Amino acid sequence: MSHDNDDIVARKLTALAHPVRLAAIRQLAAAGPTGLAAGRLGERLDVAPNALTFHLQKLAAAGLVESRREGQFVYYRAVFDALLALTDHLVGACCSEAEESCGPRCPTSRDR
Amino acid sequence: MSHDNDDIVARKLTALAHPVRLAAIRQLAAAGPTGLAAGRLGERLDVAPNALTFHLQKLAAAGLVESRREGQFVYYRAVFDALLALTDHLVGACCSEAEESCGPRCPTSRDR
DNA sequence: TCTATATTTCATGCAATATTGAAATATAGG
DNA sequence: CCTATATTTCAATATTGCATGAAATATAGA
Repeated sequence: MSHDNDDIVARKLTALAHPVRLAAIRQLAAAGPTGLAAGRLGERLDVAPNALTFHLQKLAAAGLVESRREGQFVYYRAVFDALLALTDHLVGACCSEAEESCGPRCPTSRDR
Repeated sequence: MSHDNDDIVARKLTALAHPVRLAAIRQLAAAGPTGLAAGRLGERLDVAPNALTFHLQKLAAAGLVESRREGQFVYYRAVFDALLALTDHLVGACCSEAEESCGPRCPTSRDR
């Protein structure tokens, strides 16, 4: 809600706003809490290893993914809370100043 | 779900991924279906008119806002369906390949 | 028509981000 | 210790996106 929060959210959106990173996040989201090894992810996305690292670092810097090493492999997983908070923020203030609702799926139309 | 869809969504995220535009969308979302005149929005965001046009055009090109002229004024309004579709897409495939759920708020944890 | 207000367009310089290829580091296993 | 695999780092370049100021267009009203 605060003003700085927009900057934080904008940073997360910036991190997501790239075809490779978006596809990566969705693969990781689908993979669940265990996550996916970087190499496996790179195969699925058809992205070179160094490019993948580049993009994953952006996602990590934004707090959208985390990684752990397991032997030879580095597993990445989505940070679900961060993703959900993001979607909350996007539509959170929906219609708060309006007299009409913005539609049946409006998140604030439920509680009034 | 398709692969191209990621590009479309990435474009929408790119449009949102800027503090001014994010604040703008939230103001418009709060304003509801009627929307807000460009000048009024510019005042609230403390953004110069030409800069505001620049950002609103990005949002419009992504299908996240629409505009209509009313006399001297041009009203912008959020396209709520596009916003909701966006958030759906982000977490839509959550955990689909996983055995464990990603958490209590996981969108797919409800129906299984 | 003249003026004021609202909004958009255009042009330029600057900063941030992406892509690519080569090289470096880390771990596993023989 | 040597090799293979996995991942990251680094450097050069190209691209894209943003901010700023000046000018143009559109509408309303005197």
